[in-house]
Amino acid sequence: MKNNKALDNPTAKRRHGGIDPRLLAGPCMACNTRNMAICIALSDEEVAALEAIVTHQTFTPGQSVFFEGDPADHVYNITGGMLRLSKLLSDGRRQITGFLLPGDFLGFIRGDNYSFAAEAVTQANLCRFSLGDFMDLLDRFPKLEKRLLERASNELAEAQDQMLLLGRKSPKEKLASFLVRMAERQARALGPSKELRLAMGRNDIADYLGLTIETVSRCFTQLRKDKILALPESNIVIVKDGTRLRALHQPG
Amino acid sequence: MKNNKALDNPTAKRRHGGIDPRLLAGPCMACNTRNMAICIALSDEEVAALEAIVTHQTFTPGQSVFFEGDPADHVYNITGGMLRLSKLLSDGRRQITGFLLPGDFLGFIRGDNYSFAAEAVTQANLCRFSLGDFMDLLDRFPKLEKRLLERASNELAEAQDQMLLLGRKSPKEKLASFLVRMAERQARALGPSKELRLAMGRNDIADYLGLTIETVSRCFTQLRKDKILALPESNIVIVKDGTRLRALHQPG
DNA sequence: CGTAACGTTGAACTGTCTCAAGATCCGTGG
DNA sequence: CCACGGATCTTGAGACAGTTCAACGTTACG
Repeated sequence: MKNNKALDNPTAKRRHGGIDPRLLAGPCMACNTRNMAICIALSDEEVAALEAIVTHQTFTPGQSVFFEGDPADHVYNITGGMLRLSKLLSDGRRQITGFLLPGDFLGFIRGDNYSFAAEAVTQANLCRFSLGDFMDLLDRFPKLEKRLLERASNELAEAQDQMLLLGRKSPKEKLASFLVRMAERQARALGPSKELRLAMGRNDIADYLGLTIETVSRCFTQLRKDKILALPESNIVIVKDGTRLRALHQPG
Repeated sequence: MKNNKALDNPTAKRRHGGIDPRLLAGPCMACNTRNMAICIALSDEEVAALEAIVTHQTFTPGQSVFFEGDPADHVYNITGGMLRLSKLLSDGRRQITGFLLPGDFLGFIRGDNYSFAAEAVTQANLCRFSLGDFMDLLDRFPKLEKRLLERASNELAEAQDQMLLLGRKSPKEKLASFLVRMAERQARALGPSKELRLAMGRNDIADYLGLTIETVSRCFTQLRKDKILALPESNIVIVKDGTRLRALHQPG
């Protein structure tokens, strides 16, 4: 907060190169997710403005970023680890609506309160922005807003895929879809690999796919017996027959 | 199309009040959804710019606006009637991801093709914009982009609600949620009423809730026998016990 | 009227959940 | 080093909710 003073009213100055050199060396500049996150829309100078209002946070597995119903006063970028978003019914039934990975944005907000909870699945690193600061940024950098709209459109399409999955797919198809999509995301981040590491447990998978943990387990076993997968450990999936896995994912 | 010629390159002119008077009397100016649609972000002058690039279309019940996989080259505003958005699996299983009403926006797009189909449920009126024109408009009117981001955030929250419904609610709860939400939307548009008119058939409701048509029918009967609803006609629902209906809906 | 689309109801079936037990893995402490 | 407890995962048996299949009722319309 203190060392941001140089940027309190610096728009013109920044435009012409007068950036505090400390900021050009800041963590955002060298961020490993800069090319995936919403920041891809920003120039070095603009990232410096981002840097001026950001707070970096770390969460341990299971820790909550915020609860469903909390006042929605911050938005986040994930720079490391995995988060889960979830909604609860009063009797404890839970639906996980998504898993967030490095580069993902957290903070499409309706109204004054978060309508879902966010928790760390693994150790996780987040950049936090106060909503007010972030809104100001949006006004200053239209590119950022465009990028955000793109992101939101993407998430909407994914949400629709997930509705199709939840409403109309069999448990086996659900698990296959889940694995294919997680493999794609992992490939995008780390390059292609036959080995998929699942950071989340069976319980999270079940609550993401609208199943019980027993059914998830049985489907894993079935896919293993069908020789579509190998499971050297319960969290490590080796895709042995990608064709048949993808056939289950999109029947036809 | 023809009478838009006066606006082919009119930015400066429009900014300073030199608007073709024919446009100030155009259908967008007097549009009954102007205060609900994304247009709420726009001044009279800006609506005139909208008017310059819009095409008005009418669809009959069952008619397709576009198919899943079609090139995504247009966006739409709904000004009358009801649309359904849906996704198909190759064996015919269908998931309806939403119903659109007057004031709703259709066109959050990922990639070059629509990832879902859009069809008219009732007779429907749409304003159509070519994607290119609309993008230009976004650049010119940042307020419009903000409004769109708001909309997208809203839709994301609704999509998450629907995931909770599809993944974790019982058929009875699903139907109750559906009725409560439809009643709220109808109330927002037409004012509060105990009588809810469902424009869509049982099949559409089933495909929206991830159920079979028989189960939907049985749940209606059950809610009627529980004296929570009355059903003078199959498409007209009278909510007799809103408290118990909302208890089944369970917001959280 | 006759037919087709839509909705309701019934009976049987089946897949998924529930409940229960056993297996595996982990960190902790004896 | 092994023993222990807790958490996680797998497996099995039975129950039950929701689907499937089939029949019937209703409404709209040529």
